[in-house]
Amino acid sequence: MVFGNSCKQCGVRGQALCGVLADEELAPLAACGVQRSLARGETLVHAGDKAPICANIQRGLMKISHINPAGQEVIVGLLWPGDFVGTPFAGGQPLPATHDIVALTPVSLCQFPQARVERTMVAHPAMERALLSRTLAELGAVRTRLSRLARATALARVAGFITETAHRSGVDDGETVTIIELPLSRGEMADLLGLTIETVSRQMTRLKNAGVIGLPGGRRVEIHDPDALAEAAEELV
Amino acid sequence: MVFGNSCKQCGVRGQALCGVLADEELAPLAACGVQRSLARGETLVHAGDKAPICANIQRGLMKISHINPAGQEVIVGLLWPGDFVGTPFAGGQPLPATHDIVALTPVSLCQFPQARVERTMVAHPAMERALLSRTLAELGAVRTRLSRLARATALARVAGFITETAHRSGVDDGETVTIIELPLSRGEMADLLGLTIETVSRQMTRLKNAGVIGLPGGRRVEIHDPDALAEAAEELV
DNA sequence: CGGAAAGTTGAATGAGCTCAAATGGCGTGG
DNA sequence: CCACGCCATTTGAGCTCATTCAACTTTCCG
Repeated sequence: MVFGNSCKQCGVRGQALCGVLADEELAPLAACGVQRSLARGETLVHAGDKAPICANIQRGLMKISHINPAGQEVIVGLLWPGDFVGTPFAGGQPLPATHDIVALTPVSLCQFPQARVERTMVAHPAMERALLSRTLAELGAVRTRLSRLARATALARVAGFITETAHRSGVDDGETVTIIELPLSRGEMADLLGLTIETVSRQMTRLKNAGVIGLPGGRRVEIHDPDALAEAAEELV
Repeated sequence: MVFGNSCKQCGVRGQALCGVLADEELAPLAACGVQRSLARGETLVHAGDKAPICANIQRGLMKISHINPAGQEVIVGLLWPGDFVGTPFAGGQPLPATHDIVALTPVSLCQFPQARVERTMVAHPAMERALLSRTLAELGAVRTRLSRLARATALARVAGFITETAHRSGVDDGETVTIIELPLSRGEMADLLGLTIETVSRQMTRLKNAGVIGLPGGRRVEIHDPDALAEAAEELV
């Protein structure tokens, strides 16, 4: 039932893995789903953890990150509501997790024992297929981010991030002035884009001075000129 | 039979998707497998292609790349013998390919109609599970490369590439002096590592002058000091 | 050999980083 | 309601590392 509810929520975004199954097929899995809440900054998965975790994110935003020997953090991906966490069938054996998964905002999710998820997937190929499909899509997306990180200028990275966030926020392009709320601090943006806080800030100011965006305060961004923003983002992508 | 043969070859490396199935189960798929050879530089998949291609690589090396509007090429991944090309079940509909896939060396592979691969996977969950497992592993690997590209210095990128290539070549660490043959030109290394040809060359020279590696000519590299090489690679990974 | 492609080396430029200080927003406590 | 302190963000100045542009050397093949 917890699972069923979460599914209906996730289903709205058309992303929940469980959305491919009828409610009654989910009963065995739903029975062992645990509803959890995470505070901002709380860690769901530590890199190196042996115990595999599987979960569906319902509300909030999480980061997949890695801390290098020099102590610098790199965010290699974000997880949004509807996204699935975990690696069932990864390598046959339960491999230790390669990355930390941490809540950037208050998060609610529905967590399952990995073994039970695997059993459900064996019984319901449609669910496994949905996970494969999504994983392949994610792979393509990460490769695209890789190519941006390899070559793009600081301005293009920042402009690209704002564009993608606006897209994620499900905003109409037809609006005269779009206002979005960035889900990340400057520091988190820097970790995601492979820049420093100062450089991120400078590029934001640059876009503001050029009249492309407005910064009314907090983490809000007004998009005045979407075309110019997209153009800045594609400079060297 | 073509497929059967290729499987035995790939199976040696323990990577072929078909390796998880008994030979007789493969008969229907094998019947429509086509053996192909690609010359160096030949393209298997163009970005934007609607017709999905599925194939197993038997010999040679391929690159997954993207050319940005400025004409710069970025290599987002390499494909080695035993690797699988293609995105069955991706997004439900046949999505256009997001990247080019091009032969870096002479390549031989075994190609299948995507629809047939999908049908085989529906019939044989073990094969689909193997693809999922491998895709999840690849996702982790790409994320690791992402974090290196985000922060690592030019020296660390080059040293890391040499280390990984030595690993891929299946070389014993116990040897006194290991000699490997880099599969990529300086230009290709630059595209892979997000650097310029000149910078790659300078870092190679630097490692040589430090006594860490030797450059006996061609694309050969002698690894004199694996520990120092690994240390250079992890500086800011 | 000889020509073309690949690789190396040098000098100057510049984008982004580091270090440092100023500004602004916001909750707490008087 | 205001003063204070904390934290995030912005702005400034100098520096570093990788790039750019250019010349030179080596390797590869016909």
